[in-house]
Amino acid sequence: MNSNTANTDRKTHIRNIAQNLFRKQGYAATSMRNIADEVGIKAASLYNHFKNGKEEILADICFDIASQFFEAIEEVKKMEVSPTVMLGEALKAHVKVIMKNLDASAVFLHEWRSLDAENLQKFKAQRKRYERDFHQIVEKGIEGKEFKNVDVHFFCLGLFSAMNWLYDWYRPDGKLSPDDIADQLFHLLLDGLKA
Amino acid sequence: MNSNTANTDRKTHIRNIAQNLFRKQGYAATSMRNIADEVGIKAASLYNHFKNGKEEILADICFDIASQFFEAIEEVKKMEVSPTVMLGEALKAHVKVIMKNLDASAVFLHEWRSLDAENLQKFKAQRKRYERDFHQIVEKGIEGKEFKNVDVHFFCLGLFSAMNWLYDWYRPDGKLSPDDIADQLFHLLLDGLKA
DNA sequence: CCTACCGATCGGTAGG
DNA sequence: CCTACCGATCGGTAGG
Repeated sequence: MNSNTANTDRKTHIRNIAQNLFRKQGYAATSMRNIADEVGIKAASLYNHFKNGKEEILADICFDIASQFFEAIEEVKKMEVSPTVMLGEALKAHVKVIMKNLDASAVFLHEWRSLDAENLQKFKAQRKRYERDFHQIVEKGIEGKEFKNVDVHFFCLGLFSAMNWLYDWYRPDGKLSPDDIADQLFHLLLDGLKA
Repeated sequence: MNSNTANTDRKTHIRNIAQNLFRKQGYAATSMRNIADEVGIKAASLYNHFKNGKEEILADICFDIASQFFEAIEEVKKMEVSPTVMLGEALKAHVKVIMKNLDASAVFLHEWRSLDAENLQKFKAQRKRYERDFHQIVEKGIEGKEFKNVDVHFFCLGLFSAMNWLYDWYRPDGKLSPDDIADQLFHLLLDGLKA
């Protein structure tokens, strides 16, 4: 048990280091020796934790963060609130996951193309499912006349774009909390820029 | 003259192929042999056109598209129109440059980190200047009470995010023209989603 | 634009 | 977790 816990911690530690390097340099430009150096071991030793090598580390990062997005949206879907409120909560939940996992999110968003064929297919299917949850919230809002009759696909794409690039700019030591940021984005989205 | 033109065409042809590969696979994951194969020559021959090698191709792509953004925003700044109209035109101009250079734009947006130290500095300075043009338009709109008193930095970041991820979704054979897309985005931004 | 080649580094394995 | 090592491939150069 103790050794299992220790192994899990070690594996997590390696993943944390890997996702930081993947974020800063990109997946392809980061070598196993590069990761091993930061951990303080030899490259060959990484294969004790990730027997399928580099791609397994990437898959670990991507699917771990994907499951966090899933859990967050599931909580939101349970709420018995109007589409407007629900969209705000979904946005908040999404931004929170990103803000709490800045390195992993960046990898998730930019490096998933490097997954191997099998994982890539699985990844795309999961992402589609997640996007569909957002689509449904917006559709309900349009049906109930809370939202304008916008192109749902177009709107959600813009929404994801704006949300997903926040990490590029967000500084954990800034004055705005994740909630503040999600709130600002949400109100701008609802009411627009026009005075 | 003829040989110069031919050389320019050839160089442009190589760059077009390179930016397509960089977009699809990423800069680090694309080899010189990879590019050469697509062109139909040997890797060593690429160095006749880009004597500083792979990074020079990347720099060419990034700075060419940067200058297109500059030219576009300069035209917009010359207009004697309200901040509202000017923001719409700036948005339209930006989206148009992306739509007309889908491959190059993707490289410009995602792969600039791989520029070497000198080019990286130059690139960041240019980008900052471009962003400042957008900031100024929004600031004028706020001063003139056309826009809400939003956080300019925050707003522009969301705006760029939404604009820049369009290429991820835009299909040249789709029913929406670049102008349609820019218009939709602009009206959503001004008036919001709320019915 | 080519052939021929360089040293460096890659992801990964064998075996302990 | 290590040493030792593999074949493959990398960006780039020499010389024509």
